Amino acid sequence: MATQDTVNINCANCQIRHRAVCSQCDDAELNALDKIKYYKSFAAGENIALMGDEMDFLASVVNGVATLSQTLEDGRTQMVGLLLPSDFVGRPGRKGVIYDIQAKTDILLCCFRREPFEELMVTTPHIVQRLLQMTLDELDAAREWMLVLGRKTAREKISSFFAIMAQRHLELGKLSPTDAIEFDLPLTREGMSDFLGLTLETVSRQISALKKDGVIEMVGKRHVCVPNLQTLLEEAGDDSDGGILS
Amino acid sequence: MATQDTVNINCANCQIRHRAVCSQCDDAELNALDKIKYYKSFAAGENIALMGDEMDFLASVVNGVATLSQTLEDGRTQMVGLLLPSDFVGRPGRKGVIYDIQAKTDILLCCFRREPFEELMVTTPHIVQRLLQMTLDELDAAREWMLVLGRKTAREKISSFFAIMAQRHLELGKLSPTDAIEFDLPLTREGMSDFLGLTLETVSRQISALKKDGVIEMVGKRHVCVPNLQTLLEEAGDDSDGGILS
DNA sequence: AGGTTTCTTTGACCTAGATCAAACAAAGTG
DNA sequence: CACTTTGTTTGATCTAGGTCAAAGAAACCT
Repeated sequence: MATQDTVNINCANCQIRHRAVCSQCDDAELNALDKIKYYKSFAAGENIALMGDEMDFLASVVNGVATLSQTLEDGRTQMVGLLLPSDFVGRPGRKGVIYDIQAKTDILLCCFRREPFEELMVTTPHIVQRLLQMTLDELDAAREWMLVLGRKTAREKISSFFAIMAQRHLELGKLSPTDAIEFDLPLTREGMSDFLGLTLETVSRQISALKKDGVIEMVGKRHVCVPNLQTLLEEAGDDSDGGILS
Repeated sequence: MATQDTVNINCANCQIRHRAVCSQCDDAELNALDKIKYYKSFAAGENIALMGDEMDFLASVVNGVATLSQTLEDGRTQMVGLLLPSDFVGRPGRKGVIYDIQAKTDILLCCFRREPFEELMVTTPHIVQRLLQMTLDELDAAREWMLVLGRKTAREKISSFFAIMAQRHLELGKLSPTDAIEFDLPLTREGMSDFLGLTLETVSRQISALKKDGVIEMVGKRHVCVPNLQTLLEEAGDDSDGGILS
């Protein structure tokens, strides 16, 4: 159940204003968007949409975490996207949803009614241009993930996931890359296993191993501390550049 | 070495005119594109660009096949894109290449000089709009592939690859879906293994197994005949819808 | 506070696919 | 036409990660 159907936020004090699909819009364009938008929140665990549904809105994640995933007939599932604040949800030009979209934490979406949004895309180049950039970034991230899924070992997969989380955190915060980095995992062990193409047991074992080897420290089950990012990146196998951040 | 640096083709008789980045352009826009384009061909096996290179053009594949791939320090490589006719090559807004791009067959590119193309993107909404559609399609294809890499068995992976090839072929040709489908593999066993996150030995063994089970027939090493697409799709595990075609 | 449910860890064992190795086939070359 | 080179197949063995099982550990009830 959506816990709140409207929330009092406006673009001026919006935290994702400079990263989301609206980030290149001028005041007039923002105003046009404002007319067709509404806020909607979902509780952790709730499905935002399921494969086969029709979605009559497109949205930006304001805060919280959601996932895109696909499932085979026999229940094997693979996560194919991790939606973090500022990410875009839904595909313009196609109502039909082809992934399951699930809130993993409580989440707030800034929703645009589909029809007027798609009209704005024709008249407002800044929106299409920004959406293209974001989609190209997501494509790069998906391709980076294909390398992880296709060629990395279980230990490298876990390390890669932690590295992405750590680097996302670096971007937002104002830490220097030499500090220890701390963050909360947005996914359960099973969630991580769906992301990484592993079983939850393997995820658990590899986390224990990284802990034993001092690559990470855990506080409780969800809070991770990375004393040395470089070490983690080496474990992830993408030493040199640290991979791609969308 | 590029075998030909110019080729006599024009947009009117171009085979990819209706699918490529230019497909939504009117005559004036096509004319503007025409002024900044040139054709360039590469021989099978030749690198179009390597990771770290700067690419001063963007392009459409006119005919032939190329691949995008990433390699880890120790040589493990994962293919992350298969570029077929009408597909777009290169990323607007970023000169630096982050994948290895290699011609797998002789290939002809319709190249646009980067700077004027990027200017056209600002002034010509039809180009950005089409590019956004194409990028969204590629993203869907990449996500479909993540499911293959993360969760499918070797036999399902090979079947999935053959299914994509078969369906690509269906799209272009004018066959009915009940006919037997024949096509040539654009990749060696090693190329397929890079695509599928397998070893070439496993690829070879699974092809032999599918042959033995009558799912496919082979003529020589490269020519495949699929007597029954439905059977192949069932082997691929995406029975119901047949997966996503970009 | 006891009892359910959900998540996590760890152990014992097994199997799909990797690795190592060798033979074969086809194509290009001098 | 012998001779590389490049790609393919098949066999024998090994191992990373899956599967099955059971016991902790939190959180959430009532």
